[in-house]
Amino acid sequence: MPPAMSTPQIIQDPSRPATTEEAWLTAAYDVLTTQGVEAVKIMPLAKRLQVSRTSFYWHFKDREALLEAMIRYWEDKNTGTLVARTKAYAENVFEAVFNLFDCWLDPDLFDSRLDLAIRNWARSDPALQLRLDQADARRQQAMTDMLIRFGYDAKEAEIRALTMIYTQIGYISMQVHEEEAQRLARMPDYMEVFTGKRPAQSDIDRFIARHS
Amino acid sequence: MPPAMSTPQIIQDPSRPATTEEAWLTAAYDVLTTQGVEAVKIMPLAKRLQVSRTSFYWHFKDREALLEAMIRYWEDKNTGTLVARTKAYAENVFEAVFNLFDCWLDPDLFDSRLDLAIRNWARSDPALQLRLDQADARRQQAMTDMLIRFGYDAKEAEIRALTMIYTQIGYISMQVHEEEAQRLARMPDYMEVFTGKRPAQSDIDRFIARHS
DNA sequence: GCCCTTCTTGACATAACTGTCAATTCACCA
DNA sequence: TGGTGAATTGACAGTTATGTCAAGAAGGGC
Repeated sequence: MPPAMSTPQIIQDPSRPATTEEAWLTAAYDVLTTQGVEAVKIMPLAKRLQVSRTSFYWHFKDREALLEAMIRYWEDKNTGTLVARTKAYAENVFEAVFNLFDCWLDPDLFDSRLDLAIRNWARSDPALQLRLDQADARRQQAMTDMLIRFGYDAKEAEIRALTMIYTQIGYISMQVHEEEAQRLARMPDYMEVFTGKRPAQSDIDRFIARHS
Repeated sequence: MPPAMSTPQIIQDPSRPATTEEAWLTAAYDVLTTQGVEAVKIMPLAKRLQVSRTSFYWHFKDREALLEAMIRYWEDKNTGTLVARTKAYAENVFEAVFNLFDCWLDPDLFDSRLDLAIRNWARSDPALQLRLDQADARRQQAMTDMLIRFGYDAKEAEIRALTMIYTQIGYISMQVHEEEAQRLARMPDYMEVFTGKRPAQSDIDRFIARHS
C-alpha cells in the first residue's frame, strides 16, 4: 500500500498539494464530493492534473486503492469528531446540542460533502455500506447517550437523536444553500424542536458569539 | 418523442411489463433507484432484458431520452402527491401531519427511493438541479402553509416544515431499515417533536388503524 | 399468398476508460 | 561526473460503452 493511504490528511491542506501523490488524492476527493464515485476516473484526473495518466500507477496500485484512501480519510475524520463532540463539556442540554450544531457550521469539524458522497457510494457497494452502518450506529448511540445524560428517558432520547441525525443528513442531502447568517439565525428554533424546550437567551448568545 | 415518455406510469405496474418499451423503462427505473444514474447504461440493461442492445434505439432516441422519461415520471408523481396531501382534510394539526406521514409509509403515495436517486443525480446535472429546487420549494411552501393554517406563526411553521422535510430526506438518504411495526410505533413520538405538542390518543389510534 | 407496419438484429465505426511494461527523464549526492 | 533510485512517459493490449444502418423476422389485414 502506498504511504499516503494511511495519512490522507493532506486532503484538507489549504495550500497547493506538495507532492504528485497528494495532488491525485485532492483531485480524487474533489471529484468524489462533487460528482460521486463513478466520476472518479484516472484518465480525467490525469487530464486535470496535467500529468501522464500512467504515472498514477506508480503511486497507487489501482483505482481501488485510491478509493480506499478516500474511505480511510472519511472514517478517520467524520464519525470520530462527531462522537467526540457529544462528549464535550456542557452545563445543560442546550449547550450540549449547540456543541453538535458546531459540526453543522464548521467544515473542519465535519465534512458533510464527503459524508454525502460516501453515503451515495455505499448504496452500490455492500462492503462500504457495512462500514457506514457501523459509523451511523456509533453516531446514534453517542447522541442518544448525550440526551440521556441530560435527563431524557431512553425512548425519547432515541427519537430525538434520530430526528437530529436525519435532519442533518437531509439538510446535506438536499444541498441547501442558505446564507450563513440565516442558517445561524435558525439554529435556536431548531434547538427548540430538537430538545422540546426553549433555550435561555444566554445559551443562544454564547453559541452565536462563537460563530462570528 | 416515443409515446411512453408522456405516460411512464407503467413503471409502477406490479405485473410484468407488457411491451418491450415498458421493460426498458422498468429496468431503467430499477437500476436508477438502486445504483444511480451512472449505472443506467444501455448495454447492461439489454443483457438483463435478454434483448438486443440496439433495439433500444427503436423505442428511444438515445440514452438521454430514457433518462428524461425517468424525470418526467418523478415530477408527475412525487411532488404532486405530497402537495395534495398537505391539503387533505384534517381537524387538527396532528391529523394533518399524520396525513403527511402516510407518504412515509405508503410507497404508492411517495416514491422515496426515486426521490433519493433524482437528488443524487441532480448533484451533477445543473438542469435537473433546477427542476429539483423548484419541486422542493413547492413542497416546503405547501407544508409551511399547512402548519400556518393550524395556528403556527410563519417563522415557526417554516422551521417545523424544514425539520420534517430534512428528516424525511435524511431517513431516505440513510437507507434506514426498520421493522414496519417499529417505524409505525415511532410515529407518535416524531409527531410530538415535529408539532411541539402531544397528540391525543384518538388521533394516534386513527392513524395506527389505517396502517394495519 | 403478399405486403406493410412494427419491431429486432448483427455488423460497423468510434470513444473513453483500465492496466502493464520497458524505456526514459530527473534530481540528488558521493 | 557519473551512478542510483524515484518518478514519469508512450506504446500496447483489452474492455465496455455509445450510436448508425441496412437487412431481417413477425404478425395482421386484404
